[in-house]
Amino acid sequence: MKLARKEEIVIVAAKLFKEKGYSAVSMRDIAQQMDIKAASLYNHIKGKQEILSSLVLHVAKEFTNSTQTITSQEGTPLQRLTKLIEVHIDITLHHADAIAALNNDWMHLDGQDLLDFISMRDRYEDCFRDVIKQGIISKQFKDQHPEVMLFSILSSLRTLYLWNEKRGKLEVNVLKKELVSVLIAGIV
Amino acid sequence: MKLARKEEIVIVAAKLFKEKGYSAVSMRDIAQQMDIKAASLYNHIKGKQEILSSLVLHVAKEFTNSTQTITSQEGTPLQRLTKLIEVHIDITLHHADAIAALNNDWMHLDGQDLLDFISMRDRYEDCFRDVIKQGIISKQFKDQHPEVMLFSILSSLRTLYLWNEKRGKLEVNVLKKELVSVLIAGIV
DNA sequence: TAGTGTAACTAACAATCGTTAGTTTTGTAA
DNA sequence: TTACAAAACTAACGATTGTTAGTTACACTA
Repeated sequence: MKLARKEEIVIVAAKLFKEKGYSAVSMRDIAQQMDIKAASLYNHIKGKQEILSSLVLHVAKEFTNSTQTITSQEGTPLQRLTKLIEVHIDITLHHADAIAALNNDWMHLDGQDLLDFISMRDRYEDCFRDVIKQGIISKQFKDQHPEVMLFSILSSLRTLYLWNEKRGKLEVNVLKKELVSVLIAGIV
Repeated sequence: MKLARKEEIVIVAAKLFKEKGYSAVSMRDIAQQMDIKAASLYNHIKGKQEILSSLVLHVAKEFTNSTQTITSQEGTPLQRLTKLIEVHIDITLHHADAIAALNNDWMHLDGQDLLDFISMRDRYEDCFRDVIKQGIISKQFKDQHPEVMLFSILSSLRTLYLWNEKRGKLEVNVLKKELVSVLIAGIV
């Protein structure tokens, strides 16, 4: 089936993008990794841009969907923030390669894809920002600038994809639990 | 003087690298930003690679020097870690553009430059790791995996260059003080 | 004024880029 | 076995890449 082969290409490309970045990876690089010629890729995809947007927008939508589910549910700011962090960790560990492109190569999206991504990214940040502000108001969190807390947490979450490969013997569930603990402890 | 013009090129290039990444910026892009032709750049630099290595290695050395000074001084693990974080923030805010290349484009260094960078980076991480381990042993820090603490702190520090531009009305000294507070609170 | 070095220029190079057209191989269903 | 479609191939395209060679404009010193 055509869909399967396309997804193969996207997965292989993601791994290369993660190592060298979108611009430094050529279609010939991707093809070589699949033991075919570059021109053959075009039987399955429209072009290089489609690989990137498939990669980035797919994961971005996953983030958006998950956060919208959480913010529509009941709970204290602390409970909701904890859930947001846990879900972010889950998605990251499950799509490590795609996350690299989302973090580092989103600016090479073009046209509507770029606008869509930025919009989703801003809305995602707003979810975190709102929960943090509520936590400060309800005295659950420290009375500091919410932007600093937001930045600190999101930085760790967005860089997690890099550390996961060299986490060594550390179990996924332990990593998840301890990371949540460290991030939350910084702001309560 | 020749040196001044070369540094101008490096500064202009850093700004472009920050926005699109090393590979996506051409010598013609850099030249255009300086209102000269691409070939004229070669009166001042050897090539594109030299721009990158000037940028990255210069800041990397600054990190190395600062940390070595700190770790050679007296103090509790908490005091030493606080100092490490503060210095990292200072350097980052002072070289925001170069930090972007250091974070995202170091893999495009070649030969000995690449080896040197990796070595410096590893040693820098070890400084943090050692202090954290000492803090755990002396019961100043929480008894959790040091790798998780290390990751959490370094992630925030390394991404700081991105948040600095949109920190808005937040004063540098306030940002610095509160960020240190949040990062330390996460692990004590 | 003549001379010198700096730093810009034009023109072009080989290599590589993403992509297209047209053709051949391959696997499956009739 | 024949027919057809999916997916590979070869060959090439125009554009852009980093870089070099050779030349000109300009400021300053002897």
